[in-house]
Amino acid sequence: MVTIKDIAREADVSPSTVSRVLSNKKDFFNPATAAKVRKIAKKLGYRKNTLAANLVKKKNNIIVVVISSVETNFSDQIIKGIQSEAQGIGYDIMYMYTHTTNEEEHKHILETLISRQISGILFVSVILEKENITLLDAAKIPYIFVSIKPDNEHMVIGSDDQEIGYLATKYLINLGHKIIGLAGVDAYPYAGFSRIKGYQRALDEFGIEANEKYIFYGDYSYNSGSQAIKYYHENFSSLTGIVAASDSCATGILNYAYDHKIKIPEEYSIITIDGTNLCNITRPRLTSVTQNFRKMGSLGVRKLIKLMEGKVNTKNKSIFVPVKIDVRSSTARLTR
Amino acid sequence: MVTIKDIAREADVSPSTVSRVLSNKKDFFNPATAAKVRKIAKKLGYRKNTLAANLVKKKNNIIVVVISSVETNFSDQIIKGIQSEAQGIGYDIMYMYTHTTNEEEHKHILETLISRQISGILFVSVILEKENITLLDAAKIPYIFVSIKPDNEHMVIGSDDQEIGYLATKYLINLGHKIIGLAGVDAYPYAGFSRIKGYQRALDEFGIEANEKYIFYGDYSYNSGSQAIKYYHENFSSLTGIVAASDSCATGILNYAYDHKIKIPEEYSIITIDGTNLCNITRPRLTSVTQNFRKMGSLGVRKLIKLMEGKVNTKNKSIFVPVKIDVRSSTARLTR
DNA sequence: CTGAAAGCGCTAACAA
DNA sequence: TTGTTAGCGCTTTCAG
Repeated sequence: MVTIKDIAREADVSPSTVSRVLSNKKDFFNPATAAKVRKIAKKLGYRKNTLAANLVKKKNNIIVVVISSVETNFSDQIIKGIQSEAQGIGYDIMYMYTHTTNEEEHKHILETLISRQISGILFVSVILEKENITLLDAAKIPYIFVSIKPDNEHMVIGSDDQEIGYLATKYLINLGHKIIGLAGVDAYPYAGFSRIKGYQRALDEFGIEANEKYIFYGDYSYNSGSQAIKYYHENFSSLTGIVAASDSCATGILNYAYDHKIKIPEEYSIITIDGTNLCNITRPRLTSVTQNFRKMGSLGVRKLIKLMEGKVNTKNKSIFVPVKIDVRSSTARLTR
Repeated sequence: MVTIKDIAREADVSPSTVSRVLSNKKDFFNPATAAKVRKIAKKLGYRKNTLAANLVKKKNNIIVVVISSVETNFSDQIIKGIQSEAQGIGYDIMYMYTHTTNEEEHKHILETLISRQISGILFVSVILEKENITLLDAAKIPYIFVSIKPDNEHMVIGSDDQEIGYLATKYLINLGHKIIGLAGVDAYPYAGFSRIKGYQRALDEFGIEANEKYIFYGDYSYNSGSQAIKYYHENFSSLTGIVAASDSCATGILNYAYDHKIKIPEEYSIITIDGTNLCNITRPRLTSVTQNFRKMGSLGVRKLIKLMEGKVNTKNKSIFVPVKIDVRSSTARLTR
């Protein structure tokens, strides 16, 4: 393995000079020497040992994105956002997969990141446990949460979930729907809970009485969706609108409907939350409250870098990326 | 930052002893000292600086998976396979995203991996250019291709594409179809080309004349699918079977059919290649030649580790993971 | 602009 | 079982 010393010997300069040239410390070397050094480096097939450099600099120019399993069909968009921001920022971006919640696994990951002097961490759809947060804070590695947050102390770059629930519900109300289900959300803080609040706020605003029985709890999954519409269909003939907790959930609804010859949007108007590509692939296409996942990713990287440079403090308030409604074909004005 | 020296001082032993204890070199320390050292390490909140350790060991216990953009809806399964194999192998697994082909970007990634002394690399759906292979070989980092390979010299852990084309086509033939389209494949080596060969071999075997006009070239995408069925529908009334190049492609076919009131499987039998979850989500559900992506991932890790341990040579033949046919509802016996 | 010297934090012979 | 010594490959004062 070729080292800086080998080059120094061959170029008849000191290792320090080689180091300066190779790490491009401008104004600290003479162009002629530089040229010579670079030529020899190339000739010898020199590869810098970044490990050694990092050891002395006490930092590793890597940002690690810790991301929860690929289940969620929006993580690809967040990744795209991150990647789009990755050019020329002076850091390499690497990813590690984990489960959304799994204290031991998270701990292991954090320990390897800490011991490798990672520069910064982006948690995407990962809920970090209290102990692990303590661990991370002690190590003084800057980090940011994207999409979901572990508690109310930390900021997150995500969507305003209450707003999402509110907008979705209001959209259906404005189409004339009065009995509206909310399908597949969970009751835990923070996403599910907030969406429920938004849903209730919208009903309230239009003088419609919210009724707990129209909320079908679940886990945002395809199956939650199928089960929800089954529940609605078998129990409430007057229910005509459904807010689906996620695109997968909405797809479950759509397919149950298809399989049971229930017409969408004639019998039920469905509005989904997320607005991933799935919405264009289903038939009918799904009307959605669309989150800007790409933006979350790019913003996450930008904020993290600011944090690493000490230009911003963690205690900052959460950043909400605007959502929008994309009208497609799964919703219709109520005619009955 | 607490170092091994601090612990040594406090424990009144030498740094080497601390090192031995902390890196668990059994039989090289006495349990009593070990206990003392560990206690102090804990008390001081010691975190090992892996960078320093790696510098002297000249290796970084990280396997990096270089994976092409998240577009492909099967990469999540490969990742799951990789992750399932990741426990207790003594390496951490990190991922980097890149485009399938992009020489400059690949070069940059390789350089950072080499300079960081990464232990091994898994390329998933990435085509490495000749120059970059040279670069990598010079650095002597073991690597393996999963899903696709860059040339014929290198092994790949993937599916037998010719077999896939053959099985898919034969399945339709056995249902009575005679005029069969192949939709959305590309003509490049190696996947597309091999699938075409398999397709032709099946036709041949049953005495059906292969005709180039029934192959609709594309890029495995949703759009390729829509365009393909449009092409078939407008030009060949006798064509009744379609082999779709991918699940996305098949979904494009299905949706075009739906939008144009073409009945599947009554008017066309569709068999798709991949067999991802998408096949269960579409209506009708897609019959598929299913690849075992999960297995590719786990096998990839296993093989790579063997390679890193010098137990196997790269020049090994490709490993084909068996495929199977999953019959769902997009295919039917030809009755006309 | 360049060199000498020191050291980042750890491990690995070698001796004891 | 433990300590001593040297050094991984690089960067960085400090002098010159």
